[in-house]
Amino acid sequence: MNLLAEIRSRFATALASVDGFTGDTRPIVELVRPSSDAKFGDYQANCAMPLGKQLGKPPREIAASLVEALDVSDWCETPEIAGPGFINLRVKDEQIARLVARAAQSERLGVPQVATPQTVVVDYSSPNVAKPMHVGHIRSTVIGAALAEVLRFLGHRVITDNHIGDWGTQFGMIIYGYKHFVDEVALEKTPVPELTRLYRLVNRLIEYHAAKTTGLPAMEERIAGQTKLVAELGSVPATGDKKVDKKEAKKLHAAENSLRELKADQTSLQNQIAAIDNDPTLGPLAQQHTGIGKAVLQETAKLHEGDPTNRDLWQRILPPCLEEIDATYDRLGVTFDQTLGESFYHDRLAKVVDDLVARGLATESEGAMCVFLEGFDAPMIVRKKDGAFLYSTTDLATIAYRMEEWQPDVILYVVDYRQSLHFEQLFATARMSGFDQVELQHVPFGTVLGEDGKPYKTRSGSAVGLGGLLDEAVDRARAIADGSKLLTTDQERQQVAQRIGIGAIKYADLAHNRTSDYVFSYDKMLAMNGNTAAYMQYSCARVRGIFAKAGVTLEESLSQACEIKLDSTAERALGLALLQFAETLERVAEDYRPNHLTTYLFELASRYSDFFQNCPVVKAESTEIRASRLALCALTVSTLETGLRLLGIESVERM
RNA sequence: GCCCCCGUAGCUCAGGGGAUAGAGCAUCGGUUUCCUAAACCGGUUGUCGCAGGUUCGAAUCCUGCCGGGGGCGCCA
Repeated sequence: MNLLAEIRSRFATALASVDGFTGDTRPIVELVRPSSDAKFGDYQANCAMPLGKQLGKPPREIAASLVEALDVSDWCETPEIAGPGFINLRVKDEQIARLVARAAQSERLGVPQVATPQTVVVDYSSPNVAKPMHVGHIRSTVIGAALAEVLRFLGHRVITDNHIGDWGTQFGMIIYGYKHFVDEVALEKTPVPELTRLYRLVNRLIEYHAAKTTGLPAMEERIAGQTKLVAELGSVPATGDKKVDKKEAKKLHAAENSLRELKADQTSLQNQIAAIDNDPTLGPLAQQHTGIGKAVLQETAKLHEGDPTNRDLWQRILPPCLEEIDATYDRLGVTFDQTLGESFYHDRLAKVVDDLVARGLATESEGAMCVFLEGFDAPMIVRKKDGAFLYSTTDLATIAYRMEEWQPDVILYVVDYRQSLHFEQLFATARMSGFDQVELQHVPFGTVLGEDGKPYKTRSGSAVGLGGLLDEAVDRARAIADGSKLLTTDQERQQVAQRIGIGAIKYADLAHNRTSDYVFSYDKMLAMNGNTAAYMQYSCARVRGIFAKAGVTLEESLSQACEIKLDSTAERALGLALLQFAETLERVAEDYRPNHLTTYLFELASRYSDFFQNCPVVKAESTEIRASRLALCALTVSTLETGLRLLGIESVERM
């Protein structure tokens, strides 16, 4: 039962009989929501104020006629009108009790299936498999998996697809590295570290040459230009007009800042070059491979053209790379229905471009094939002047394939917000190509920051590896597990440490509003207090402890029909919170924001904590109350654990 | 130059037209013959960046400004 939805539908009915109302009921009905404050009841309807405006009547009068027409007497006490025209609703205690009892008996914990299931493709994680996964992959992976699970639980048909980067320049780099630098013994014994070494080595050499031949000279040019600009701005005479002078001063200041940044970048480039030059092995290597940048692109092109040597190498390189990312997914407990990477679409790309040309959407410009879109300064390039395709081409081919294969109603792309422009162009092009029935939705997210407020990096400036990140979290979580008196074996402590550690990272990510950046902090995410995985897991374990003490199992408590009694405010508040799981999941699905669920779980745990403090369960004053409270505990722990499970977080029996 | 996002308590963050702006941390005080005290309860803490505007009502929407971040034809 979705209480909120139910009450809203009653309001929709009532609205029809309000004198003079003709418009769309939905926006008005959406003004029914959970109360901002418990003293205003459980739900509040803010409909009367805007209606008053629309209909030219006093809001309180509208509220009165709405209440008159409203039939909620089976669910709620008599509605109250307050303030300028708020309608406050209080759910009847016996209804909460009845619904809690029913939810406890239901597999779905009282969450209804959606009336009209949709087919939803969720595209998330999508790493480049040739490079080790790093901190930047957490958000997409964790948010995408959580959204998929929530949608699935609500009854939608969900297809998760990991659109891995298995065909791009990174493989050209590894192929080049293989041909020149491979250590065959190492590759045989420990393929992934060897491939990573090759990737990093080639990458470093490319960056070295790029910095030396184009980066640094370009930088010098920009610095010269900027220096000139600063000098010019500095010599502008004061006009005496305060406003103008202030604006000039600001410009100068900005130019100076920009110059300073350029110089810092220049220094770092110089250092990067010097590091190679001064290295006894890398220095000579760099001199031997001056054309490495171009050569790598050629290796990539040869791979794409079907060159047998490079295809064989790709066939050999790919499996260990996939095994490596699968190992990471195993640790994270993340799975996919499909893993259709870039290579899967390779032979469909030419057709994509041909179709665009045939439809008159793509035109040639400066040798490249471009889609010029209204409202965008730059075109979306679908074929480079050298004939190679780009990720926009692959993405278009992917949409076509998904439409053909699965006929989805929605495709979600859980991808960094910095790719917003790309998706705007991609979606616009897709719609013009005839895919205008599907809802294409970029689900963007912000950056993971270090404690300094800058993107989370190692001290040397490289991305933090995902494996190491998980190790560290589990190590730190081990201290929590070691502090437990209830965990006896080392094996048990290690398992709990893993669940707490991995859970901490996932939960911290999901608990933040997806669209904002957040600061990564082990201390905060592993805290035993506050909105953290550790606290939620502890809450679950505490509830489970009661069943051990009571000598019944959770399952028994859930399945045995019993009357729920909600005589104290703590019990009533807990009961109501338990019923709001359904509307919470609905909300997560509406705007694709898992943090609504973490907020809900934290509040549910708080309601439980209040209950735990005030209402003895095992030593309740009567057997009826004991059974009722045990059922409340059972539904609480089921709801908490289900919520965590949907977020991809494992709970623990004891900790 | 153009476009997008952000600015909320000392810190980390919720809230994104609705009633007196919330939580955790920090800080101060309290709770243990009682189901997990790694817990709980209470106190303190605000120019919601600034200034205008729209509205019955603005942290929320609009405009301008200040500060920070990101993106912008051949990477993904």
